[in-house]
Amino acid sequence: MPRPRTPLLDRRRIGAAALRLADDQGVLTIPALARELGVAPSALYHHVSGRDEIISLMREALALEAGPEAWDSSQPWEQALDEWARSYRSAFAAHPGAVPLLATAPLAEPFMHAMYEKVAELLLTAGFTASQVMPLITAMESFILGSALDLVAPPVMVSDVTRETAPHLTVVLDDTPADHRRAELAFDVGLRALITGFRALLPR
Amino acid sequence: MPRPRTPLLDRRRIGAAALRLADDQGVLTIPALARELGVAPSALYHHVSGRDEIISLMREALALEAGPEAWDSSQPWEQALDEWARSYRSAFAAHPGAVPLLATAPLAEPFMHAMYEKVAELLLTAGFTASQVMPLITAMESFILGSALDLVAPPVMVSDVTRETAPHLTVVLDDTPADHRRAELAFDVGLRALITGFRALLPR
DNA sequence: CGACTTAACTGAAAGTCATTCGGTTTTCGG
DNA sequence: CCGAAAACCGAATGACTTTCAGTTAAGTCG
Repeated sequence: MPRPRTPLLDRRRIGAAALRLADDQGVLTIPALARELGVAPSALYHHVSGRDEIISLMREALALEAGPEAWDSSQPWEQALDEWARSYRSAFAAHPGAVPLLATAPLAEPFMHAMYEKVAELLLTAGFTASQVMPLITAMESFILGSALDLVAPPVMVSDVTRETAPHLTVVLDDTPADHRRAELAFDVGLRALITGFRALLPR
Repeated sequence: MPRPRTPLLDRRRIGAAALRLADDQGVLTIPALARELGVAPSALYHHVSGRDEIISLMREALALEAGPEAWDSSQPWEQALDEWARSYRSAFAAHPGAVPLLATAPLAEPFMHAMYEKVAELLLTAGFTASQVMPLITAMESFILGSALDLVAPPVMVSDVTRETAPHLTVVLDDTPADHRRAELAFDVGLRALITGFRALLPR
């Protein structure tokens, strides 16, 4: 087969297809991705260095979906931070099947820098000190990433056995929804707590 | 080769060896694990159903290191929760190389139930309602897991290029340690914020 | 406009891995 | 003491990642 008249592949298309694939298959294999793109597996290696780079491209595709335009930093910082966190998590929630792959993937510089810059400015003008800001951002990001993983975690079940040995857990789980609202509730309460706690760090 | 006089393998040894191996290799392969245990790869399948179950065993081994005895629930709930979170994260921090594998692994029932039961009791007696407790626990766990992942995440670097396009980020990063204290600081500030925010949920 | 270099893809092949299966010896229950 | 099950080995299977030597088209430069 010859070189095609018009290229079949580029990094953007590879990332998007891989994200789609991993999302509903739960796994990412090069043969499957190549099939999705109508191409031989080896063709991919002309555009990326290997599987790991493909996963980074997926993460970029995700970052674009929840790009810096997805939230408004001109509001009070509490609301802006809330909106940022929600848009960030929404991006993961839109591709639950891919979360395990994306959770540990490094993100290429320009993407995260655009986001970090916006949040850093927000927190600085809110009155936090320079040495406080990065820990705050990192803590938020850890919570968001952990919440994304929780999204696909198997729900905690109480079997009849544990019902006797773990009475408090049983009570608590009986008052907890088993569906997707479980993760939402936890995210809401955690996010609110974080922002409340952050506010307590400000002077006055 | 015959059946050995005394068994070479059991689930506990497999989990511990896998944890050791993944920790300093960063990856877990059956041949490498078998070599570590002085055994043929196929021998493992007489004790576990497959690779996924081995990863669950690793998580169990980890859970034992930070078992329910690692923290004292008889203190004021804020301090007890703080201690729980720190012991939980310490277990991950002790095996940084294995964190990416463990982050998405489900934990077998008895292990997490013992821990959850203790935390649930703590929060209930602290005055939280039954419907609040599980979201609180889940939020904490998400933050802890996210912080564990952050532990092995590549540090954010400012290249000279971004120094111009991201002025606020630059300022902020110049006041952030680059070594392991970066992750510690973020964990500290996030944990404190969460607990502060939780306290605000209690009546008076 | 023609030659030369580079780009995009194919197909085959190497190397690794997870998993299964049949065989061998040992232990253990009755 | 005998049969059944347990613990391990070795070989084989099939999938996956990655490399490499073609093949043809696109682009470039005289």
